[in-house]
Amino acid sequence: MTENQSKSKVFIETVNDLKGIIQEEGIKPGGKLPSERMLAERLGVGRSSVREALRSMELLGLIQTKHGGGTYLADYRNHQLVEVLAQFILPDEAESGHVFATQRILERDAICEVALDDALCKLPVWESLLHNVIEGQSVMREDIIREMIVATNNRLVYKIWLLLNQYALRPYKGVSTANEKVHLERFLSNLRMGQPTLALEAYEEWVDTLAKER
Amino acid sequence: MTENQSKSKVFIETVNDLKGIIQEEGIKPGGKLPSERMLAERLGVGRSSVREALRSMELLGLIQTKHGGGTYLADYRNHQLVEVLAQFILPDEAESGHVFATQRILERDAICEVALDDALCKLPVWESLLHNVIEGQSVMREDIIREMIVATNNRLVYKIWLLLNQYALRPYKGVSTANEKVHLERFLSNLRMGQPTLALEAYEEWVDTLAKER
DNA sequence: TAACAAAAGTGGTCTGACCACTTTTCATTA
DNA sequence: TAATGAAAAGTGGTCAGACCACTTTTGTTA
Repeated sequence: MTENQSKSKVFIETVNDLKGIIQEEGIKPGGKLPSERMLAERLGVGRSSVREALRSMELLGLIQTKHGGGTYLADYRNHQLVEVLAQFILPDEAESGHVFATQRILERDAICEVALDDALCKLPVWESLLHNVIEGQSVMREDIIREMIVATNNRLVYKIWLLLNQYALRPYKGVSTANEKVHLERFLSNLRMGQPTLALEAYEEWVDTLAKER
Repeated sequence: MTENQSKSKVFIETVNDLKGIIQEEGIKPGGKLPSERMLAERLGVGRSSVREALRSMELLGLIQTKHGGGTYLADYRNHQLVEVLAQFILPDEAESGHVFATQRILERDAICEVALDDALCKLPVWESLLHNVIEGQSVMREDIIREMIVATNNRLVYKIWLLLNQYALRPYKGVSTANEKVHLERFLSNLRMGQPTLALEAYEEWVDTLAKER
């Protein structure tokens, strides 16, 4: 009652303590953490509780472990949170069509962002892709979309998109067919010229075509 | 050798096994998982390994635990993630910016979908919300956005949005201030009238205002 | 000095033991 | 019969100790 976190479980406390230790000792990504036995003694808890905390952090990708070698702080930018959650959330949605729809939401936004940004829509990537398409070289649909999302420089969106791609029943794979060439050309041209509306139109038609082909 | 993931740690395997069990048995949020001792026997591993897996999932907010009462599949709304992430990950400015940006992508799309659909933009919810705003009743920002996303009927987007909402440094909480009233009124009116462009404009201004207020 | 084997350190896993708490069971009682 | 309440069973929370497998350090030997 009177205590704020009296009910808080040891392993949760330990996660917080570990954060403190990491900060106090100025452990940087790649740096080594004290051993499990050391931490247990230092924090006055059992080794198993320390392990539960460490394993939680490991699943999140916050730390890395070398069997027999020690525990190391990972680059927090590489956290696996999104991936882990996706594993639990996405399977339920795989057959609902929502995955596909959600992917398109992200893609449409990326198109707008790129087309609306002078710097982004002038990137040499689009020209090079367009060139490949015209030359008849195989261009992966997936790559084009990826380039756009990467260009918007939002790692989180990129991660989500990758995961959705993985769970989508009709993933963006394979080589563009002759039929797609027209749409692709139109799309890339308009993208390069900074025409979001036109690029979006071409994109919609392109995607609709794909949907029908299956 | 012959096994694919022989090196994979038991607790990681167990997380996957649990995922499988949850799906196979069709355990829904709020449903009860087998006990730790049961799981240990069933999966042929030690209870400590089961616990390491369960604790990891608990930290992620995928399950909830009642001391003496059992383990339950959680509603994705409740996790400690906010805390954990805030401490380890979110200090990165870019990261939190991405969370915010991603949320807005989903929200903008929901606005468009609602405003472009005759049936959706005529839902009585908007009228009722608008009424509340005008009357000066407290209207949660979060609720308005949620109603829109729910209206689009994409469970996955809704789930992702909920999760992002948790990570956001500045979640959509609290009551709308007087200052917001103007934007909200404009936004809801245009939404109801099926004016996506105008509704989006109002939304952008509304959100920008929020961003500045912090 | 280089190479190598022993020792120490460390994570990985299991078992068993208590404790605290909740749910179920079932005999007692109104 | 129905309500009550205490015992029993079930369950999560935590700890200690034991091995194992692997890595790092140490120290001796060639």
